[in-house]
Amino acid sequence: MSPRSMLVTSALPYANGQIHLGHMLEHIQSDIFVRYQRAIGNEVYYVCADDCHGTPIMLKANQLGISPEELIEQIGISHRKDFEQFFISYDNYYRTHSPENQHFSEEIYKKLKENGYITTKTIKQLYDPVKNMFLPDRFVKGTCPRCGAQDQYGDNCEVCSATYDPTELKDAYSVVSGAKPILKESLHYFFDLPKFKDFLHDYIQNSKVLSSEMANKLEEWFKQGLKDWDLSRDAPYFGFKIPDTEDKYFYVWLDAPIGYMASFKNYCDKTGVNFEEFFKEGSTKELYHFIGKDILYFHSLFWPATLKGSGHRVPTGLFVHGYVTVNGTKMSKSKGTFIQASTYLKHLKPECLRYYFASKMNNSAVDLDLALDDFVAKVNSDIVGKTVNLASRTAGFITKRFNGKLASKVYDETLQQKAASILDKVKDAYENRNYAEAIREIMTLADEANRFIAREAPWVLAKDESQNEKLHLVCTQGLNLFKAIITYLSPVLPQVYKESCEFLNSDLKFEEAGVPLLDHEINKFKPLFTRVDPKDVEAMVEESKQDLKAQNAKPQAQKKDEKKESTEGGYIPLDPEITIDDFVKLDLRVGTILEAEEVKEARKLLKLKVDLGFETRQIFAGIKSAYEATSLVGRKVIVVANLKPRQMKFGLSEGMVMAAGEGGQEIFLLNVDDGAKNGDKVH
RNA sequence: CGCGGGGUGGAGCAGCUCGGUAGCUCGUCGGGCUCAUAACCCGAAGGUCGUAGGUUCAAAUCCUGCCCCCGCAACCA
Repeated sequence: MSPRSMLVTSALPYANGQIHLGHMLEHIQSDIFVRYQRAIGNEVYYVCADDCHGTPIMLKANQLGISPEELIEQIGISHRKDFEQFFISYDNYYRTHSPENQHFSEEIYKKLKENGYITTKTIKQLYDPVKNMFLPDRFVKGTCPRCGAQDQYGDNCEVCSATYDPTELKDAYSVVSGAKPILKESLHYFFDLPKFKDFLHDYIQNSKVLSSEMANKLEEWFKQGLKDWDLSRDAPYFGFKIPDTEDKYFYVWLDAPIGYMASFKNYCDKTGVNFEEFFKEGSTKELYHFIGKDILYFHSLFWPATLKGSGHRVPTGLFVHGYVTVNGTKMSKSKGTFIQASTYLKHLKPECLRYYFASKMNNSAVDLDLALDDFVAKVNSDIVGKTVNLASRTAGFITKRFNGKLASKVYDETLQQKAASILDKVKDAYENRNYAEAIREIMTLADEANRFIAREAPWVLAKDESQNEKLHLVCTQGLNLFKAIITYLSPVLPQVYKESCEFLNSDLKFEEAGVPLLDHEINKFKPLFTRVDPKDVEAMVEESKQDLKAQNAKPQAQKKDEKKESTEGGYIPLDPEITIDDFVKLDLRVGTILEAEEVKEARKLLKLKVDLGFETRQIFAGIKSAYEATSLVGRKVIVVANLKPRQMKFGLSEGMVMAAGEGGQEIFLLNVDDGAKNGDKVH
């Protein structure tokens, strides 16, 4: 079979934050695939880029008082450094804010327009009259029209899970300025996705493109019907201007995947690789995108449709992975498990994470749990105990007794054949991105190798001069089994592999992993890998918690310098000013919680009975995540007593218990000092 | 009934497509070895495979109901 030729990408990290372990899962997954393909002699190009456009980046730069270009430059440097230190072997790491990307975005847009796939429509959208900008859904907050929960985002309510249009929000305010948004009309450009329905449906049913699991998920979207895709945004926006318009920009999700092309083009121009061969319609080159399940929609519908509609090839495969959880739950800043790549690297070696992820990774999109205790145990046992130790326990004899020279044959031919025979299984596993299976195969071999050493006991042979030859053969085999294992693991552990090549004085070839080195001189063994100390993991978690503290502290520090800015990071802007007349409308009373129980079917609610002195109220409070029901009984609280009773799914709620904080764990009930009686009015 | 994914010894996972002895790593207990980075080797304990039914000679595996956890819902766009 002649070598294959392929272009592989990892999803483009967004340039408004640091790389964390969730990103690393994907980049490690693709890097292992790429290194494997290179190792078996295929032609592979591996590119990535920072995704630089959009409102969040514009606002963040604004907040920091720098230009978006400066922001993405800074972030780009740190992203590259993180990936490089994890041995992610891009051929090119670029950015979407580039001339190449602008060129392709405009070209593709023009083709789509020529081919009749672009329509225009005037839409009404919320507009911030202070900042003079249109507001994306997530930059509008207000009161949920269905359940009355406050401070909900413009697209859905986190309390009652209703979805709605941001214009339906009550008491809406702009997250950017705090101002009340107004409705304003604007002309938008749409991509006619429904025209691609049949094409896309056939496309995603092809089992090479998507797993059946993901194809199923997509069927949902087909059932709901494909909708026109709004690909324009109004100024101010950080992005590329749409040709022949004054103040319209491409939505970041149009130019982001085109960034794959742009990064590759940038590489081709530097190296002379033929770009056209890869992207022309009907190209036989393979094109693979590694993505998270969150961006499946964009990559399986919009991206193939824009490629198709503009006369390009479509991707050969979309490899979808799940999320990283830590110790069984979502990464959490307060638990210290929202771990940035750079924080990890301060405490632990990159290959530990590469190995651990690989050992649990298969080709399905299920979430992958980083169980920290398991992480330590697995890395120490597999890499150090079983693999590196194999070399460590035999190399000494070869060096001391045989001048560093391996024998001319191995002791147990059958076992050596075993080492060679797993090649096909390992290759299949890597090819199908079932790295966990590859690791299992390889570790089975490592177990056998260690049993072999125990059985033949070179340390006993070493004491008997007449057994000298056998000692030579046994140790030669021990080292050759190590050679096989480390070569099979080379896509996962590139650095240990590289050092092993130096140690064994040979350029180890993947497909010859099981072929022994014979009559061959090796170098003196030095430790290739050291054990993980659980204390390092603890320190990493601790520092991740500190990162959080640092981040929380920052806005306050900044406040002194930039008092004028009303949108200080993280703080909800002040609501519009009110008069005393507005305030006295609130009737706040002191009450005591008589009973409290969890509402089982609700995610956030506790059902409370509160004594207000003159009467007892039933109140549903969204504080389940922060308080144990039983701990509340007897506690004094402040109640909004004249709030219109609300019929909820679980019963009538006759008031509101006041609390501070952002929600989730961060909810703090208001206290009243001793002496206040039930029913006392709060002034 | 919103849609998906999952529940297998103490922990993390495989096995399920195509029913036929429940497997791997770590941990625990006992023993061995001393070449090796407290490593490695041998042995043992520990599971009615979430639960209740059904199909079958036979169910972790196929079918149905129920319970629980997770994701979509961000610390993404």
